[in-house]
Amino acid sequence: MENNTDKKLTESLENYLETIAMLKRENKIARVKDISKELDVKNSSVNIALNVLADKGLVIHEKYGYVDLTDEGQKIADDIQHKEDVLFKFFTEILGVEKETALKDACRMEHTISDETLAKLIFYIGKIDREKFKKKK
Amino acid sequence: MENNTDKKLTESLENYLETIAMLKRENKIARVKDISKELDVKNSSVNIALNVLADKGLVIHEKYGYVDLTDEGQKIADDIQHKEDVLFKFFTEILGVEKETALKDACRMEHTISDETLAKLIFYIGKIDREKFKKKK
DNA sequence: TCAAAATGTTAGACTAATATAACTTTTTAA
DNA sequence: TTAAAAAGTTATATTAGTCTAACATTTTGA
Repeated sequence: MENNTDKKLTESLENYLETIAMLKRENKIARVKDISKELDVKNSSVNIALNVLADKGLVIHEKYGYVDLTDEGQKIADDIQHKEDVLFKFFTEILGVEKETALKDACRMEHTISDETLAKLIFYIGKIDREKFKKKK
Repeated sequence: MENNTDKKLTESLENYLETIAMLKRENKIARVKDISKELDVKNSSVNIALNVLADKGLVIHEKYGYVDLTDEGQKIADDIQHKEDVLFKFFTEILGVEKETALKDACRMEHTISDETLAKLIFYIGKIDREKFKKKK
């Protein structure tokens, strides 16, 4: 096993990684039932996804045990979370979108925004922040 | 037939509607092979999608004939195209993203952006445009 | 401490979106 | 004007992601 070298992930698989990272952050550990509760899917679906992710070398999952991320899986999860954070900040602080809507939108768009657009968005937010700071003084 | 009242569309089905609208705009008519060429799928895939869309009352497709949109299908296509245009304008004119990247990103995000965020984005672009216009004078 | 409850896993089925291959219909051009 | 080419359709298969139901393992508490 552990031989699928293709690291291209679907939106669904990215969501599993992101959720596992979040659970580890909040609870120290991630369990199948917590993942299924968080993503509103059944345990069986989680199991199948974990097998796929383990095969890609992104999670570690011993039978009946906790779920963990490999360094590579953690890196991908952090990357997606970062995209979500940037989008959320832009939507709420610059556009003035309601938090709930902003989060929903960020959670969808984090899977499709390109590195280039993300970088430009980060730069833009920084510029606006600096302008606001100047005005305050 | 024509009985599936569920109008919730997948990203794939939205892309078919959008492509049909574009072909009609550019060539007056839309044919199966033009759709398949544009979306880089096979004719058989187009046929299946057209059956689903026809069943939802969004396209008209007589066997071996041209493909057309119903008023409702056209409305949805216009709506998606509008989202794409807004996102593209924001990415290129405000963030300074390369056109090719901006188009790719807009074509993915047009399926997920909420009405609220879209409205706020349109308002924001308008505000920036007005500021630019003032400066020029 | 051990039976019940909770949790996790596996097998089998379904849906959506695609493909290939075989077939049908329409169009074209010699 | 008809045979070949192009376009369109249908049948069947595959992949990804989900589900339910049956089964296995682990945890809990009387």
